[in-house]
This record gives sequence, structure tokens and C-alpha cells, in this order.
Amino acid sequence: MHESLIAYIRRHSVSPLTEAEIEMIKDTFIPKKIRKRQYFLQEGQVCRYAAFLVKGAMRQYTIDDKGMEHIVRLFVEDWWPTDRLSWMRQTPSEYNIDAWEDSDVLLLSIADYQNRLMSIPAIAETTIHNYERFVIETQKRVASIGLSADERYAELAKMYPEFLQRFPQHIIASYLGIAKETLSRLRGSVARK
Amino acid sequence: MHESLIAYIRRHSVSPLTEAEIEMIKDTFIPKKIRKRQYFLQEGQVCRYAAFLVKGAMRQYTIDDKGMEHIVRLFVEDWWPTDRLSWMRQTPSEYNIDAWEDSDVLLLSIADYQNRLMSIPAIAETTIHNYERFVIETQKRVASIGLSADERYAELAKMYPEFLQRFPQHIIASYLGIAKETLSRLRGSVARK
DNA sequence: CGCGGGTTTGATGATGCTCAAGCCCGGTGG
DNA sequence: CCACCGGGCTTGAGCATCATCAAACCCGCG
Repeated sequence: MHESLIAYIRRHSVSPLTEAEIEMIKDTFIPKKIRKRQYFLQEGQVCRYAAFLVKGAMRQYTIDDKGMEHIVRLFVEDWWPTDRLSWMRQTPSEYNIDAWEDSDVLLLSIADYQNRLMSIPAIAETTIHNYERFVIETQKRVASIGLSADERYAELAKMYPEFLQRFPQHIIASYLGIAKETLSRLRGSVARK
Repeated sequence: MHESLIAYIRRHSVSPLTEAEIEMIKDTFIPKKIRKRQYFLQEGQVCRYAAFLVKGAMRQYTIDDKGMEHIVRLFVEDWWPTDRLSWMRQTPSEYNIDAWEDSDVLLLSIADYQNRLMSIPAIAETTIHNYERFVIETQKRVASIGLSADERYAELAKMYPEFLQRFPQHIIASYLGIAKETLSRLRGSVARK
């Protein structure tokens, strides 16, 4: 379970991990299973833990006054399903996060991060990498505002093709901010070429 | 010139600044004037400096194949007009940043940040605050994808009313991802109530 | 077999874009 | 002092895109 986290850290840092550090990491991250449709975080709650997604697929979204879900982010293996703001400040979140597939995650509290892990060089480097990844993702997303439906779909297919495999179309549509019927037609016309 | 930066740091940190630290900060940030319409960063360039905006107004945008500008972010006093990714990694940027009003900025290279400032507690805390602010801004923005034009405008008017004062409507429209005529009509109908 | 979740297809209409014209206002130069 | 210009804002008409609503279909599963 922790192996894939260790591998992830190794991939995204240059400082080597000592045995003691690996033990520390294994002791600190708490394994947990989240079943399909089960909440990891609900609007109004504080995001007590950052999660590393070992296996599964999850989604972050808001619900509007008409009860419609608006997907904000999607997560598969090696992503961090977390409301970063709520986690860092321990303030109530505006978002819901739940599992779309049965998922295995590793949990990390902000206190444990700061007191036990932050000082490990490889962890600090990985944190920076996570931050950069978040910036890339959201900047791209913001830049896509004002593009047409098909352009946004093409963007997503290029950047995160794995999402198209793992999530049903109505979720992808919500992520893109278009109606599921529009996405269906759009895919039809793309396939026709 | 540096006073407003010092004040900004004080406002967003808890650790006090020593005299020596203040001197260090003043020595490190390089003042620069940027005239209206002048580029601070162009697509393809590396963002060598992070900028603290002391006075003025700036914008970050992409240009599509039809030559249209798509505003990604806007900046006024106390914001940091910077392509964070390009700055952190020293890789070519995909964005343009230029001044919309004549502006005064304070420049900071990543090397100076890491070697001279990062270890100052108040600076480290301010960095975290900047990061949180960025997360708030972009998450809100992403969540607004899929809202209608008037809802997006209302969001912006609530979150950053100062932008509406400082930038002309066609820029606000581009920021929102709608046509300037649509924004004009929308404002008309809002005012009518 | 029937059910539920997901996808497709079609018809209709709203939303918002494009193009074009006119207006307002401040600045510049004759 | 006035004419003109440019940038920004408004307004209108026509049209494209996309949302909505509704029905049918598909398929895995109890």
C-alpha cells in the first residue's frame, strides 16, 4: 500500500530517502478504504487529511441551488484528492469529494506533515512538485474558459486522456462545463473522421 | 517603494521582521517601472522574476490562433504578476503579462528567493499566504466554468470588485470568457433593477 | 425478465456570438 | 476654439452553439 507512495516520492524528488525516513513515512500516512459513492469530504466540513490516491478514482465538486453537481477536479492513481485550502487552514470546505470507484488512500494530517515530514528533503521536493502540478492543471483549466465545447474536450483528451477512460461521460461533461448530450454529439462527430 | 511590500509581508505573517531582515528584503527586491502596454513577460520567455505590484494594473493572457487575447488573470496593487510555473522551473512560459496602467513593481529572482529570503520566517509565511490566495482564486474560477454569463459576472463583482473599476469592460469580458457586447447588455439589465 | 445507469438521438428554444453601426468622451492638432 | 480621431461602450439584427426535455436504446446484473 505504501509502496506506490514511496515510488511516487522517489519519482518526484532528487534527494534519496533513508531507511529511517521511509519508516517515518509509513508510520505517518494512514491507510484507508473508501467505497464507491462514499464521501471523503463534504461541504462545510474541514478537510482534516490530505489523501494520496493509491488505487481508484475520485471526484471533487460543488452542488448548486438546483441540486446539480459541478465537477471541479478529478483524481486517479497518484493524485492527491484534497481541498488544499481547507487542509492548510483547517477551515470549512466549499467542496465535496467522494469516490467514483472503490479507492485506497493514504491520509496525512497537516500537523503530521508539518511536525514529522516537512523536514525530509525528498518530501519537501515532492511538495513543490505537487504544487507545480496543481498550478499547471488549474492554469490550463482557467485558460480554457472562453474556448468552445469541442476545443475544451480536445484539451482534456490531450492533457488527461486517462480521465476519459475512467469516468462516465456525464462526469466528463460536467468537468468541461457542457451538457452530457452535447458531449455525446461531439464525440460522435469526432469519431466520424 | 519597498514600504508597501514590507507592509504586505507584515499583514500576512505572524513572525516579526528584524531590522536586518528588512534591509535584506530591500536589498534583494529590484524596483522597476513598467509602462502601459509594455510586456513584463512574453510567451516563450522564461519568467526570470516574480513581481510584487506596488502600483498599477497588469494582466496575464494567452493569444489564440485567430489573434484573440484570452485574459487568464488580472493584477492590481499587492498582487504578484508572475507565471509561477515558469518562475519556479525556469521553463518557457505559455503566457503574456503586460501592464495595463503604468506600474511600479519589485522584482525577485528564484535564486535570490531561495538563497536569501526563504529562510526568513515572515517571508516563508507570506509565501504560504500567497499560495493560498492563488488556490482560492483559481478554484473559484474553475468552479465558475459551467455557470452562465451573468452568474460569472456576479461572482467576479463579489470577489474582486476592484477589477471592475480598474479594467475596461472588454478586458473583464475576456476574463469572464464572454463577448464584450454580452457583458454590456448584462450590465444594462443589472442596472435596470 | 425487468431494472438502473449510462448513452444516443431528435426537436425546440434560449443563450450568447458576430458583424455592423452609432455614440460618447477625452486628447491632439490645425 | 473647433474638427477630428481613437478607444471604449452601446444597440440591433441574424445566426451558431449549446442547453433542455423527451424518448429510445444498450447492456450488465439481480
